[in-house]
Amino acid sequence: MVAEVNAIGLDAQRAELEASDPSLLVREKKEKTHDLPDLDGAEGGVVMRIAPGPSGPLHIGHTRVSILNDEYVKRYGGRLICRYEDTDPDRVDPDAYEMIREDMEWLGVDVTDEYIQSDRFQEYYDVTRRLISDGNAYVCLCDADDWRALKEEKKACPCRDRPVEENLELYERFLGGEFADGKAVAVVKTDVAHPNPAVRDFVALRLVRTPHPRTGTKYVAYPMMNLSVAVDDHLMGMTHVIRGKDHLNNTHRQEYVYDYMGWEKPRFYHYGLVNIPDTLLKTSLIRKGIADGEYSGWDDVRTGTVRALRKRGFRPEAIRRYWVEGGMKQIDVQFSWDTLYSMNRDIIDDVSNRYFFVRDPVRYDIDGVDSLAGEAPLHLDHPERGVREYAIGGRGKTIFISAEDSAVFAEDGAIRLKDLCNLEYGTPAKYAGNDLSVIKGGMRVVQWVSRDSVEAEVLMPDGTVARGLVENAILRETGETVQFERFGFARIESMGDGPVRAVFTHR
RNA sequence: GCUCCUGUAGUGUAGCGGCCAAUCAUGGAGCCCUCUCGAGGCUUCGACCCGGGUUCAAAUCCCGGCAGGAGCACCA
Repeated sequence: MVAEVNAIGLDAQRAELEASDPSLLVREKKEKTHDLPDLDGAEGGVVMRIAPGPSGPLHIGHTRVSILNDEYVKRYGGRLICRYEDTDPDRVDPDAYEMIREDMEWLGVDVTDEYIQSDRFQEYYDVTRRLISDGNAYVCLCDADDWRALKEEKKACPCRDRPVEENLELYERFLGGEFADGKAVAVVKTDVAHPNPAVRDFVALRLVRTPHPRTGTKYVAYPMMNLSVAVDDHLMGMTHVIRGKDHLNNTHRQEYVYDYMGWEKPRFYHYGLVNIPDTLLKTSLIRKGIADGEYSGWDDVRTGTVRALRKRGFRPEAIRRYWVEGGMKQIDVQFSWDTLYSMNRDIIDDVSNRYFFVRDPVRYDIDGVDSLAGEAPLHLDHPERGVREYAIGGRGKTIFISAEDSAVFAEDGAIRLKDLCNLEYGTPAKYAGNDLSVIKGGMRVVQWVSRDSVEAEVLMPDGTVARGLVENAILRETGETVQFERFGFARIESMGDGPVRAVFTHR
């Protein structure tokens, strides 16, 4: 049958089809929405989680897993757990819990339940005891380097084959603090000869005497993430786990715990790594920069923290759209600031009123006219929002344009002040009418301010400050972001005392 | 070295055996409109890693290369 149809040729096939069912020839409209793929077995609700280590506030990289999980919980219904993984007392910042909470809230991530692992050590101890008594874990007293070297050669260390009774006894002494840090660990057995060296026996509990910011010196035995994550994901009833593919091997290790305990496994998804160019993300470096006085704080615009983005005038919806459209593929990806800028511009362009900001102002007095008047809409697409009105007259007709435009003015011999008038170059400059047709001729049209302007400072993403003047109409502005025409979008930080302070968003 | 994962335009994605001379976004180029270097409109540039195989038909399935990434911590 198929062969017969093929034999008659494409044109004949088309004609034939046209006669029988023309609708088949109409190409279906492609769905252009870039929704996330469906999750298996999610009908009826999901339980998912975000598991940050509280070492500092969230950065742009963390927003992906947060938003992905949040999106799915919103789609299927269920619970979104935020679990603070503070099981390394050397890397816990007591302020981070609250900062992360704030960051999530700003991102619009709706956390329904919150857990802190340092409250849950007893759970990890109980599971480990059970693993040991079932012969699936052991207490190891070997030197860490030796133990690792043996694993490399697919060999078991002497502790691995110790009788269960002895292991249980050692375990109680281990929890009781009888051993020094680094002298003993609890280990989960997998398969010492496993072809993948990353999956062979892994440490479940270690000893740490560094006081924990939340629990002080109450505990000396600290769980490693492969134990605590498996235990918590099970106890918290996780149905789906989404995380970076750097955890692929951790998933394999954790599956041993599930199997030993007879637990049902959640469905695991691993997305590829994100490379975020030209952005400072390392918490330790930012922390150091703050301590050294190099950075103004966790929201310093030179960093990639969520609070820095917020300060710059990004909208959380833009960040969300970025990750949703990016999907969940396992391929590693490059983060594109250009794309995020574009998505953010989509949102703020409409709500941002326009003003003239003149960087590095150069003064010009105007001759040849008694007074000048003009007006410009706050937003070209929204005339209902009103206008900025200009009236220049009286003693001196003075305006300021940016140093950059001033150079062009001198070069070209003429310039147009947008929404006001044309000028011929000179000191003073000479009024040259208000004929708009000069624009067609290619005359540069620039923003300007009068003597009634106020000082302004725009903090740029590289940490420098653009200083200049902004028209005083901005003092009545109530929106969060504005667009300085021909300069870019900015978020208003403060107005009133002193200069208007703004933070550059993007072009 | 071992193990795992992944390979569609510059970037990110859609497609998952015939509708693909491959989608959308972003980006580049150009034009129109607008008194912004913003927005909008239009045009245009640009990709299925390579080689075999299966099949009437492969971006889509299989095998082999190659390339990139991750892990092999008493961090998460």
